[in-house]
Amino acid sequence: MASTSQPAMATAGSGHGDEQVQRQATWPEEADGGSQPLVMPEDGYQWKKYGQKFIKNIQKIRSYFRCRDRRCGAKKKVEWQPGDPSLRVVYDGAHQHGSPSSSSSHGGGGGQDGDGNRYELSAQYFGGGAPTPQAR
DNA sequence: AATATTTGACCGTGA
DNA sequence: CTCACGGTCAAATAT
Repeated sequence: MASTSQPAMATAGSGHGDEQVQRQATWPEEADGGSQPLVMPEDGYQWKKYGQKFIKNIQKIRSYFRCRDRRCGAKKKVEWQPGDPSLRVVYDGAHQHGSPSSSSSHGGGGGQDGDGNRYELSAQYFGGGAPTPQAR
């Protein structure tokens, strides 16, 4: 939590204009280095992170995402290893309002209702393909 | 003010 | 019955 709050900051307010660094990396780990702009596989849907846990079984961090829409029983799980850029995305459930407006921008797929993809996606596997010959 | 995001704790299941 | 792991919710915080 770099910018996470921080107890005791006003204490000395001694003004110092210097504020802490301000990193806005969407992904944890890898402070910056500005090397690898790690970006998560945006599927066109918007997700809200509702949890993160370190799975000991695989020694990996798993993040839990859920579709912003309540009518959507779609869930997404992303796991990566502490020190590896590769990401593993696991999709669960299917959206009920279709419209993956691929647009990276918001938009809400809601707009276009059209119900397009209605397939039984139950647990799809998304491999990062990076240097992680993890085969399970 | 609302929304998104974070961390911690709690719960449920399995062994 | 107890312990452990995985998963989800809740509260707090940041923007």
